[in-house]
Amino acid sequence: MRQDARENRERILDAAEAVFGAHGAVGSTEEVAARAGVGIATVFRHFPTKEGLIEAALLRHFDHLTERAHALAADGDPTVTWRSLVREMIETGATKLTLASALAEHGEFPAGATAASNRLKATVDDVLRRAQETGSVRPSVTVEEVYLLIRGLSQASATMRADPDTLDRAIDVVLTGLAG
Amino acid sequence: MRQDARENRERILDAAEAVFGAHGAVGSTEEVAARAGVGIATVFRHFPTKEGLIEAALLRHFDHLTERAHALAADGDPTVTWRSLVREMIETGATKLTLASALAEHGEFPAGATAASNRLKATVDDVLRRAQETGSVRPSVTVEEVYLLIRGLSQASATMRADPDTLDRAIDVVLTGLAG
Amino acid sequence: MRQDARENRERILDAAEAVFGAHGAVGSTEEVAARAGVGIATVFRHFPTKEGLIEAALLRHFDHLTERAHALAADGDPTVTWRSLVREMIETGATKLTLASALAEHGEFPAGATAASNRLKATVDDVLRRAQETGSVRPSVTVEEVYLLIRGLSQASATMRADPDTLDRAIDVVLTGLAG
Amino acid sequence: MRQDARENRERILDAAEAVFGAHGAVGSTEEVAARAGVGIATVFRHFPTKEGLIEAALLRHFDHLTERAHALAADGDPTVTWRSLVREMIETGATKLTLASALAEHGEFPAGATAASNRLKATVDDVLRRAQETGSVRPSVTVEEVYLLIRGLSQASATMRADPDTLDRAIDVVLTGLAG
DNA sequence: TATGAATGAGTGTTCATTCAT
DNA sequence: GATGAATGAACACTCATTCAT
Repeated sequence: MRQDARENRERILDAAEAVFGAHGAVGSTEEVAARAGVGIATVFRHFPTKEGLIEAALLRHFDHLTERAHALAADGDPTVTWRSLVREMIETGATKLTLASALAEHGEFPAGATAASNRLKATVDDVLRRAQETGSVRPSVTVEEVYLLIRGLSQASATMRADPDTLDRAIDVVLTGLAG
Repeated sequence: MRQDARENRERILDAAEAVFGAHGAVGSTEEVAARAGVGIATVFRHFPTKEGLIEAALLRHFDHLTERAHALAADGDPTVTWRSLVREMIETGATKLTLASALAEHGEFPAGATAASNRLKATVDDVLRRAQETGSVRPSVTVEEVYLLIRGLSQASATMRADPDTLDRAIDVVLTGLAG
Repeated sequence: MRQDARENRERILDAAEAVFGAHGAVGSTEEVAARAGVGIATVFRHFPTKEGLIEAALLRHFDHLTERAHALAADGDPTVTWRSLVREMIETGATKLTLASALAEHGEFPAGATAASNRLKATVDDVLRRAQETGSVRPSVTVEEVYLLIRGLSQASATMRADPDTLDRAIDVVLTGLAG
Repeated sequence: MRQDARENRERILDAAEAVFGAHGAVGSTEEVAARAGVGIATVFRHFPTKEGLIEAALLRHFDHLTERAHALAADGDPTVTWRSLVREMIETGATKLTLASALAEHGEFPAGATAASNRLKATVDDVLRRAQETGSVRPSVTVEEVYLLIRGLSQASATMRADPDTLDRAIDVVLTGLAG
């Protein structure tokens, strides 16, 4: 039954990402349970707290992004890597970044998620530096404003349900602005 | 008594902007009532629904912004006007844009707010066009991505509590990107 | 509507005394609401916490007992007063003393109830002393063991559903033992 | 394997006595399982119901007391036996009597425990009678009020955390009162 | 007309009990 | 035979909304 439990855990995390990503922390744990196809008590056995559940979903998402960043970085041309990473963070991060703010509001940011978040930021910083060395990003740019821009577009495109073309054009504006 | 009622209405809207702007739709109607210094039933007499209350606050905010845009436009140099308007929308819109997403989640965007939003968008479009005529903004840019960028930075800077310097640099990136 | 609220408050306290007195702290707040004939939210408007509700019920009960003790004391013969008070505390305190232990388990005893409890103990001490001066109670007796005995009989007669005769005989044993 | 099962059974009963004796019926079955060092399903295999578990623990406790009473009775002087038995029942029964009330609340007292309880009561009655024949207890006293007094002091001293001196004085009051 | 009180539906969380390994 | 996982019913508590004054 270890196997089943693990599968359930993943299904619950998937559901949590969907539910909380869409409605923010307002989403109900029962909806998560329903979407995962398990009873509500099962959710609480795996994650004794709603906050813990959100945190776990976040952490997993950050780790996925970090892996993805490494994979992209191994790929060659720093400029291409940079553009792909920014694009990908904006596109896939859309719903999930809501989670981070949901947690942040709830007091202090929990340790586990903070660590994962830092790992991600370090990786992004790395890719950014290499792009700066190639000259495809202005030297004065720091990760901080990149994060602000990424997060902003990510969240805004989610809540405004921007059509893909508009989002593409906005991303281009950002990349152009960063370049020069 | 009309006078009193009107004053109450304004006080309630102020309170709603503060409460919902800060905590999103999670803020409670009773907190609004308390902050406005009226009983809760008074709030519901003026705005029979929480959603209606948020909508009204939003609408008023959009109208304020529209007025402000006109004032700026009357001011002379289109480039300066443009930069001022973008900056101002990002800075003052921060907290209040939460309201819009609060509404958006609740189903369709209500008619009243949509109208006010469109009036604002038309004005922004106007200022944008004049900036494009002066050459300080790329001709291919449309209001849509400008909106996405404004809203994104606005919301992100609020939820990430970005320090002013970072926000400034991010705004510069956007303006540079829009310029070409 | 002040009037109605006050009536509800009393009805809720009556219900709480009955419910928690019978089942201990395990009794549910919803049962209290049902027995009081109000919605559950009304109970929580009056007493924002289950613990607060229990505390309030206790406090009221202690105050009633204190008043009653004063009334008895005003009545003349110290021996009669003493016997009546002990009997009455055992008989009426039966269910409610469960409340005190319910609260005590839940951490620290809340201030309000403690104060009321002390007022009561002081009054009992007073009546006891006068009985000792008349010689109807051994001089070496202190309030402490009297309390232990009262509480014990009170609680035991409730949980064992002792028949009145048995309780009477037990009370007589205690009074005889105290006398000498 | 019978041997293992029996050992488990005893360990579970020990745990149940500790858990329910301390916190009343509020103690959770999982806590019992944890303290016994077995899985929760094992507890339910042995005792299909929480009520059944409490009952079994109670029954074993009563049987222990009965044995003890017989041992004391064999000891000689009826007066000494009497005082020792009362004292012992009050002192050791303290926490475990909570179990009885836990059961009593749940409806009717179950047959098994009732039988064991009656066996005990018969033994106590026996010791009492011999003490009455020696004249150290008033003839009019019955087991019923003795039980009420024992149980009362037992429970009260547990919940009030009476210090030993106070309890001793209270026991003396009872014994004096019984003597007449 | 403005108010505070009342309400019921919903939320997070726990626990006795059952199922699959 | 023993285990850990799953479950649903229950509970304390909140909040948008309605009612009586």
